[in-house]
Amino acid sequence: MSIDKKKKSKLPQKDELTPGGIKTVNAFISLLKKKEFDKITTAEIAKVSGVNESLIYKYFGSKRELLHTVLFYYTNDFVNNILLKLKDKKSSLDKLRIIIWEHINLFQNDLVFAKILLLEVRNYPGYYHSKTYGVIKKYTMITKEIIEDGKKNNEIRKDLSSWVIMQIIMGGIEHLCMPALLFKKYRPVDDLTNEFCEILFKGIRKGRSS
Amino acid sequence: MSIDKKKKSKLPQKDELTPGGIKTVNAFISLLKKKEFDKITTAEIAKVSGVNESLIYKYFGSKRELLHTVLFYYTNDFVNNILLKLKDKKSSLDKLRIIIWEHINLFQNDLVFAKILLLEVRNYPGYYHSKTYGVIKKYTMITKEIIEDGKKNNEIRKDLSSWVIMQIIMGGIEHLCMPALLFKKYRPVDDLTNEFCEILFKGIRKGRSS
Amino acid sequence: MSIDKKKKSKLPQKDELTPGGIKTVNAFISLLKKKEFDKITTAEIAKVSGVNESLIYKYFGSKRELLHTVLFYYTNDFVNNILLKLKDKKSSLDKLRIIIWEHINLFQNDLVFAKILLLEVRNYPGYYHSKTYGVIKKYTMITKEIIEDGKKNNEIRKDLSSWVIMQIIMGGIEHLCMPALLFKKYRPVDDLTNEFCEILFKGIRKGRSS
Amino acid sequence: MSIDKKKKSKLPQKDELTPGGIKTVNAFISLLKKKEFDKITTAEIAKVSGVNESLIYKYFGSKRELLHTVLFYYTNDFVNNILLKLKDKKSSLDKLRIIIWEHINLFQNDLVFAKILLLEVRNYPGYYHSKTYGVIKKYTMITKEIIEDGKKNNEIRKDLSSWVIMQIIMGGIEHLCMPALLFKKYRPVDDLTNEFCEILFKGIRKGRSS
DNA sequence: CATGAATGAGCATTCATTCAT
DNA sequence: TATGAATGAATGCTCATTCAT
Repeated sequence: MSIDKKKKSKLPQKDELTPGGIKTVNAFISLLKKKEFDKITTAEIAKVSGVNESLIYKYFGSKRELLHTVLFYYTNDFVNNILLKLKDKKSSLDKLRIIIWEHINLFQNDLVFAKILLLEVRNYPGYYHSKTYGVIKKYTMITKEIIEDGKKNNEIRKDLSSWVIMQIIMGGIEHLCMPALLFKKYRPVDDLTNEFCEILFKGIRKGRSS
Repeated sequence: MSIDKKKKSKLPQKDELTPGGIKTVNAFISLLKKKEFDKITTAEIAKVSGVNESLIYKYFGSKRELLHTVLFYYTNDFVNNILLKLKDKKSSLDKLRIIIWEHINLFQNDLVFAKILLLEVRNYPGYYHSKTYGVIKKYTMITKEIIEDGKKNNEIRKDLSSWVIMQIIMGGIEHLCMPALLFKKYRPVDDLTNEFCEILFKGIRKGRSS
Repeated sequence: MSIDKKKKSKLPQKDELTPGGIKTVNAFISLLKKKEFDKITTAEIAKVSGVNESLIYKYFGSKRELLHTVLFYYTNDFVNNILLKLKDKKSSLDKLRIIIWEHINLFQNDLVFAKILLLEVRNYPGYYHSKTYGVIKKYTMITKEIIEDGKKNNEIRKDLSSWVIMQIIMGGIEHLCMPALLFKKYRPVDDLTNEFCEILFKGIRKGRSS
Repeated sequence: MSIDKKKKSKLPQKDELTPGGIKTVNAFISLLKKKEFDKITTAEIAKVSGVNESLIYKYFGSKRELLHTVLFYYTNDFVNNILLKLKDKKSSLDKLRIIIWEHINLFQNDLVFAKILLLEVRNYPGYYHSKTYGVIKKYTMITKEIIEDGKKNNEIRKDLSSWVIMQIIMGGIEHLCMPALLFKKYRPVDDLTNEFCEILFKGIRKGRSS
């Protein structure tokens, strides 16, 4: 899943980035796969991208901003992609299953992104005012709205806090993906999704048995 | 749980470290709580400890060695402490429960240590030849021996691999502690221990029903 | 014989070096005249050259590389200069005399260069893989070929090893120049050349009497 | 030729040095054989000698002073040794031959000493006020007096400057020893001495033929 | 808009030397 | 006298960032 593709198909902001900017971002991502943020030098980015070092500052202001930009594209793309897939689903539980599957899938397949988002970026100064955090926020809000729709549709028990359910979903996914992240032990996305939904839905679904 | 306390109460090597060395170690630990290893400068350690920068090299040889020393004291102390608590226990399953409780307790209470050991140090060059790794190795061996004793005492099924059981214990603990580590969400040590042992012992205990 | 002059007159690579690079090289050479390589600090080079310390690393990679660069320019220039002077000579013995004269002249007039090349650089790690060593190698090969031409032209006895003659020339020159180098006692280049060639040519020239 | 032996047998100042001082000096010399002065650290000297690092300063004041002390013992011993051998010689030319032989012998066999004295120490600040320089001075004076005695005895031409002859001797020896020093190519001391004396004596001896 | 030269603060580490006991 | 802890000035080198054209 390269940035180019994303930018062309989904991001409306695609013309914000010059060709040089795109090259920079891609070089940066490829480096991020090999080493952590702090070990990557701007000289290296310039060399790999073939773009002049100074242009990083013209385009992104700073190395940190470059990181936030990349993170923003990733997250934004992810959320837009989910929004697309949710369209033709009616059931709230089906929608939640989509979200869970996509989220797990992203984390398992895009380790770099997951590692930065889960382990690194939260300690960075300015993260909670970044655009990325805004997208994440939007994503959790969408999830919460789906849960609330589920309540209205009588798919989900009304006595549970939507926010708590949402947090369980987000936290649960993160923990399910940790082994892959830390120990590089992957499990099939379908399996993880099924197991997680089994517990989640049995526990929260409003039905005859409960 | 500061190094001083440890050194005074449990470590026989306490006189290996001069007052300056102790100050250095403590300053280093306090810095480790605020930022990661690579972000800590020797100048900073010197400033916080009040000890001359050069002494880090007299005492520890290098910044990295300082880290390994701290890690060694922590782990060594931890293992000795466990050994002590195991003494008056006869049952192998009781011993395993002690190990699990102490391990979870350490990780939940000593975040710095856990973070370094679980997330950082494994990538450091030289870790697998460090004294710390030696202590960890010893610890896992002790655990394995307890499992093997359990087999002889008819407490544990003989058809299971001791090594696999040991790995499940170590890996399970790590994952149980991840939420605390990553999201600072603690759960009572007793609860975590009970839940883990419930699964582990029901699964591995030799009994009439199986 | 400053680097600037060389670069302007003889080296085709003159545009390889930026103005800052030239300043650095010249400052380095002037320092080399006062103290040995290891005693010269990069800070000092920066101060004397008026160029930022970091640029040494941009230009030359390391302090040692700077040395090798200077050495390379010197040697390369020297060899090119000799090649030029050899052109209009037909006799092999005349050519050898040119080489000997130029070599002695360089060493007597460019003490820094001679000192480094004869006393210091041979102990430096990496010298035998440096470009400078390559140039020196080329220079000795040219000398050997002249000797071999001399054999074909019946100027030089065919029963002598060209390689041995070449070594005698190189070694002899070095020793003739030692007094200037070590005790700053110069003798006229013409005198030294005549004395050396007298011995060398009487010994190796093929004639009626032998 | 170890310092101990020297000190015990010849140096009247032997009680100036404590056992620790002797150990220090010997360690220093052994290190000097492996690397140059500036590359030797006081810590290293302490380690090799088994003597506390601080004591170097108690004994010698500084690292440089230690060097000068060693040099002093070497030179002093050398001169005393020559004085001894000169006693039973009557002829001035025989005496000069002794001096030349011993001097060449020392340089060829004690490369460390020669290298320091010929290539290094002369650049050191304070050398020309050191005790070593005093001994060297004394040595050259003795040589000059022998030459002057030779004139009185009609062994040496009276029309030559004693000082110039002495300089030729000293300079000649140095250059004869250079190949050994720089290129580790030794020639027998007897050969070198004979060749040198042949030239020197044939040139300066007053005889019938001249 | 693009470039590459320039900047300066910083970093881990070394080492001769001095201090305190 | 002997010891080992302490000192502080340096040293080569790195890197994000800015300047000038």
